[in-house]
Amino acid sequence: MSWTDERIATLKKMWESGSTASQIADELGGVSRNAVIGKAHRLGLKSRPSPVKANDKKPAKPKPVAAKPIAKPVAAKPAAKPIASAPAKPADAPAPKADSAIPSQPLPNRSSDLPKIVSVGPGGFLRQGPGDQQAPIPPAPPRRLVPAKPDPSIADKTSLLDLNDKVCRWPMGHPGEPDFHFCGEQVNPGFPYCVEHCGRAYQAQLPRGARRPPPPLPFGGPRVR
DNA sequence: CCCTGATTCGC
DNA sequence: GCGAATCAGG
Repeated sequence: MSWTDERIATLKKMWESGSTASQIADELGGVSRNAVIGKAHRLGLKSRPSPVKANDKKPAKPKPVAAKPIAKPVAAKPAAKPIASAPAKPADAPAPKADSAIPSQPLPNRSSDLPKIVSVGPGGFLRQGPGDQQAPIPPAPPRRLVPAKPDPSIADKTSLLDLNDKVCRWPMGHPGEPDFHFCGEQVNPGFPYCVEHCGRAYQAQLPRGARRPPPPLPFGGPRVR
């Protein structure tokens, strides 16, 4: 398999969307996970949350891999997540009420008393706990933000080529399929997604033992064939 | 063991 | 440029 333009584009978008190299390789087909990673690095995109790179020590630690007298200048570029250090924006974000409990929670929904983690993101989206991703999302059809599309099959969808800084990049469907597109809503300023999908992407974390449902991955998770 | 991404190096 | 082999952390 060769790296055609479309395959490279798919690789880029999936890589930036947070898919693992294995998922990308499986989606593209004909390439290995290593091929995807190698290509991604050659393309310049790199250093997403990786398990092996979390180390960030101030003192230089030489790597004793073997007898390798190769000078290796490490260009460490820590990528700061916007969610971690985002300043609170007191403009119109709903501030937590100080009078009593959370207003919209009087339901004895579950027999247990699991603490429902609800927090407000910088753009005003509600961070959701793993238990309630699906509930408050009404079917919002993707809005077309581009004037015209040559291909009628995706005439009113946001395709790879339509992505820009203003539209939500949340993927809909599987890459490579004819109807694969992106959300295309107006983005929550400062985020790659719209407010709605920010709520999906930036979820409040429950304690390790208390999370039950599988996380809502983009692309609907690994494809079942 | 499994997974992950990073890096190296022969091709 | 490509990607298998390898490294290294979770």
